[in-house]
Amino acid sequence: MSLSHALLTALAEKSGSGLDLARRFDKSIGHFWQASHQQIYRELARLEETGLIHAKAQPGARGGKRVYQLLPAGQDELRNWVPQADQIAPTRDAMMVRLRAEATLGPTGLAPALHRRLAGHRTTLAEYRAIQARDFPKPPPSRQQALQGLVLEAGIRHEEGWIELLKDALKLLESDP
Amino acid sequence: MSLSHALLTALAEKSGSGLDLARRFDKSIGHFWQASHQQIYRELARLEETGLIHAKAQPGARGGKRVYQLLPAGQDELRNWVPQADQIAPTRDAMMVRLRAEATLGPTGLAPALHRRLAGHRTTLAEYRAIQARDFPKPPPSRQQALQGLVLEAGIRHEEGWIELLKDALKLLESDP
DNA sequence: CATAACATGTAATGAGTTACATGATTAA
DNA sequence: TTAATCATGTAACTCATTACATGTTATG
Repeated sequence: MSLSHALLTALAEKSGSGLDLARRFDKSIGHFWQASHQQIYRELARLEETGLIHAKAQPGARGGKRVYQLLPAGQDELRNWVPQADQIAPTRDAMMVRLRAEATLGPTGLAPALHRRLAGHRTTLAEYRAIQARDFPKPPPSRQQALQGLVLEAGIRHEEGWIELLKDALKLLESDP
Repeated sequence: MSLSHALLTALAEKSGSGLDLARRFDKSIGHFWQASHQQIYRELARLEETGLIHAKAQPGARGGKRVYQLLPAGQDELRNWVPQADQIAPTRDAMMVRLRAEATLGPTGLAPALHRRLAGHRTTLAEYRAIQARDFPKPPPSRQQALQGLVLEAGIRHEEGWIELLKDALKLLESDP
């Protein structure tokens, strides 16, 4: 399980409350590791129990806000975890199943779903490109920026790949309905 | 949940026993929808209860072999499901988290893990290309072949994308250790 | 003081993983 | 007849999702 390590990574970048982290997961980190706020709160509680992170209650802040920060033990744990190998996570996408079902069942009216999906990937791609233009000048000023830029670049290529695939699929379906 | 529909799709392509399906999931379908044999048996039992598939016990066959086939109700269900939209499944890959952790923590010895992973993607890519060369002549002889070939093509591009990313990451890490 | 937004959680359920259990058939 | 392989399953556990519950603070 790596939600814990995704959280440690996020806290290594910047301290924050559970909701802060949930929001950051929605934006940057969540593009490759998603988590609901319920998961995040549960995992933060666990990490604090284990002594890897620590929460300071903020007296001035809203709600019962608890701002977590990474402890040295947490950084050690993260440092240990990073170079470990995990098995390759296979893609798992229902659209592939749908395409394959369409292939054997014959026309099933899949095209509109492909169009919606295409629009979604185009939106995400535009977001990524905006982030890239705003936050990642090239050449990158630092090793850190270069690596973070690379991760973003991977996201961009992923979206581009999907867009190409969907366009090809639509061409096929619409030429021969 | 789409395991059930992945199974219906597999049975639409060809009838088979639980173990047959588990093996086909390991090869073709499993490249984009994985399932263990335990999941598959459980789900097949459920689908039979619902009346979407039917098992014939094979008297001549090994063990208590039960060969499942798609029933008309199952085909209807599948036909209904195909054109439905699902939200885009975001990527979820620990390597992205590792890269990002490496970015903020500084050198952590990630390179060997990247090399191993690169080798894995190269192997998978070679498999896909072999399947493509063997089973997918071009131009494709039928609409069905064209669509199935497209799904395979998506897998190929996905592997190629990872290979490029990993090579770039290694270049970065090794130039500036 | 009402309400919107902030902030943290619980409970129930479902999906997925790991480890183990059981029996049938074939080939040595 | 014993070992390997084929074949189907159970049990226990972890992880993820969905829906709901609760309390706080700033703003009009």
